[in-house]
Amino acid sequence: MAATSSNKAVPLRPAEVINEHLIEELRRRIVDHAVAPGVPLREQDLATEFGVSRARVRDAFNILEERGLIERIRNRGAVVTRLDPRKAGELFEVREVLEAQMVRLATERAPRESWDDLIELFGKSMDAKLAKNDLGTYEDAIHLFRRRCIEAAENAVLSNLLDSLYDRTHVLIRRLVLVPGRAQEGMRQHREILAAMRDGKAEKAERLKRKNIRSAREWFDNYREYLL
Amino acid sequence: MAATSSNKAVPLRPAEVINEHLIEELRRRIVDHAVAPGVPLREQDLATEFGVSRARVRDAFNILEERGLIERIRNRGAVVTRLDPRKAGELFEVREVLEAQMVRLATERAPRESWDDLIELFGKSMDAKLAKNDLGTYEDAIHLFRRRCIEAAENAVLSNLLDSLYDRTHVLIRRLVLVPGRAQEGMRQHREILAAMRDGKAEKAERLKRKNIRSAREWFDNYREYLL
DNA sequence: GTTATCAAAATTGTTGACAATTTTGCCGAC
DNA sequence: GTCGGCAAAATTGTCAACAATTTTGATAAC
Repeated sequence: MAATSSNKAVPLRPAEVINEHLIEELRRRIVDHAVAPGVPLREQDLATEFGVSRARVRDAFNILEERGLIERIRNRGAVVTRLDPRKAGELFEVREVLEAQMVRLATERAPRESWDDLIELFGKSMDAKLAKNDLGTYEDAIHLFRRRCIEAAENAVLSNLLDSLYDRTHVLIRRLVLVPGRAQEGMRQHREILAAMRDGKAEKAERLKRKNIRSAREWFDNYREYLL
Repeated sequence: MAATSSNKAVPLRPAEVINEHLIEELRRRIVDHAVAPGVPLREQDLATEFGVSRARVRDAFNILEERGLIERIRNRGAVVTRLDPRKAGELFEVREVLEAQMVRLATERAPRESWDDLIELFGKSMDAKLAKNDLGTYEDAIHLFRRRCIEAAENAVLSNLLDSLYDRTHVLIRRLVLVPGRAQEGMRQHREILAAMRDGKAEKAERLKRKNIRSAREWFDNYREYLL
C-alpha cells in the first residue's frame, strides 16, 4: 500500500545491501555446491551477473577466502575449496568441542522448559517421517535445534565460528544423512541430548553432544568414499 | 656474499610480499596495542607510510575486519576493536574448549618424550625467575608451549582459530601476568598439564588445560577493572 | 555564551582503465 | 602424431581519479 514501486523514493543505503547480497549469494552457492570445488570463479562473469563492478566481486572473494570457503592462487583466480579427508577430519575435531560447548552454554543459560517444543519435534512423529525417508523434515529439525542452541548460548564469537564451520562442512553433513541408519542414530543422540538439556544437566549434555559429533565422524570415515 | 645489494636483481614476487608485510605489520600493531582501540585508522596515512596504494590498505582492512581485529562503520572508517567485558568473556569461553582440544590432540599425536624439554623449561629455574619478576622469560615459555602444542596437534583449522583468538586477547593475556600471583598459578597449572602430557594422559591434560583457562578467566573477572 | 546553519575540508566508497600474468590456440620441427 | 615455442586472448592485479558521505569550523541569530 505505502510504496508505489518507484525505485527512486527509498534509497536506503543500496550499496551496503548490494554488497551483503553478493557475499551471501556467493556463500550460498558455495556451501550448496551449486558451484563445484575446482571450478574457477570468474570475476568479470560474476560482476556482470550481479550488475556490480569487478572490485566488489574481488572484495567478496577476499572475505570468502578468509572464511576458508574458496582458495586463490595468484594470477590464477579463485576456486571453491575442495574438502580432502584430512581437512574434513580437522573440521570434525574442531566442531566436536565447539558444538559441545554450544550445548553446554545453551543448557546453562536457557530456562529448562524452553526445550520442550524441540523434544516434541524430535518425538515419535519423527520416527514415522524417517521410516518414510522424509529426510527434509529431519534436516529442518536438526537445523532448528542448532539455531536455538546458538541463540541460547549467547556467545557471538562462538556463534560466528559455528556458522563458519557449518558452512565448510554443510555438503558433507547433508550427504551423511543419506547413509542408511545414520539419521536414526543421529535422532536418538539428539533425543538424549535434549533430555539432558531439559534436566539442566549441562555437563552431560555437553558430553553427549561431543559423542554425537564423534559418531558422525566415524560414520563419515566409514563411508568417506561415497561422501567426498 | 652472493647478493650485492642491487634491488633489481631478484624480483621474487614483490607485490605478494608487500601485501603480506602490510597485513602482518598492521596485525602486530593492533594486537600489541601500538594503536589504541577507538583511534581511527586512516587509509591514506597508512598507504603513504607503507608506500602502497590506498586499495592495498583497504584490502588489508577487509581481512583484519573479518578476523575481528578492527571494526568499520560505513563512511567513517576503521578502528581497533575495543574489548568489553562481555566480548572478553565470550572469547574465554571459546578459548577454553579449543586450547583444551589442542592439548588433547598434541598429547595423542606427539611422542611422550617430546615434552621433556618443556618440562625442564618450566622447572625450578623458572621459580627463581618469577621470584625476580622476570615476566618476559615466563611469557616466552608460555608462548613456546603454545607453539609446540599447536604444531603437535597437526590440525590446521584448529591452529588458525587459536591464532585468531590469541590475537584478539593478546593484550589482555599480557596484562593478566602482571596481577600478583597469577604467573605463579599459571606456571603451576602448566606443570600439571605437561606432566599429564608426558604420561600420555590426553584426557587428563585436556581437562587440566580447560581448568587453566577457566582459572585465567576468573582472575580476569576479579581484576577486570585494572585490565580492560 | 549557546545553538543552528551551512560551506569547506577531510575521509571513505566505487569505478573504469591499464599493467602483469597466465592460458589458449596455432604452427612447424622432428 | 607429438612436442616445443610463440603470439593472441583471457584473466587477474594495481592504481589513480571521481563520487558520496561525514566531519570540521566559521558565522550569525538568539
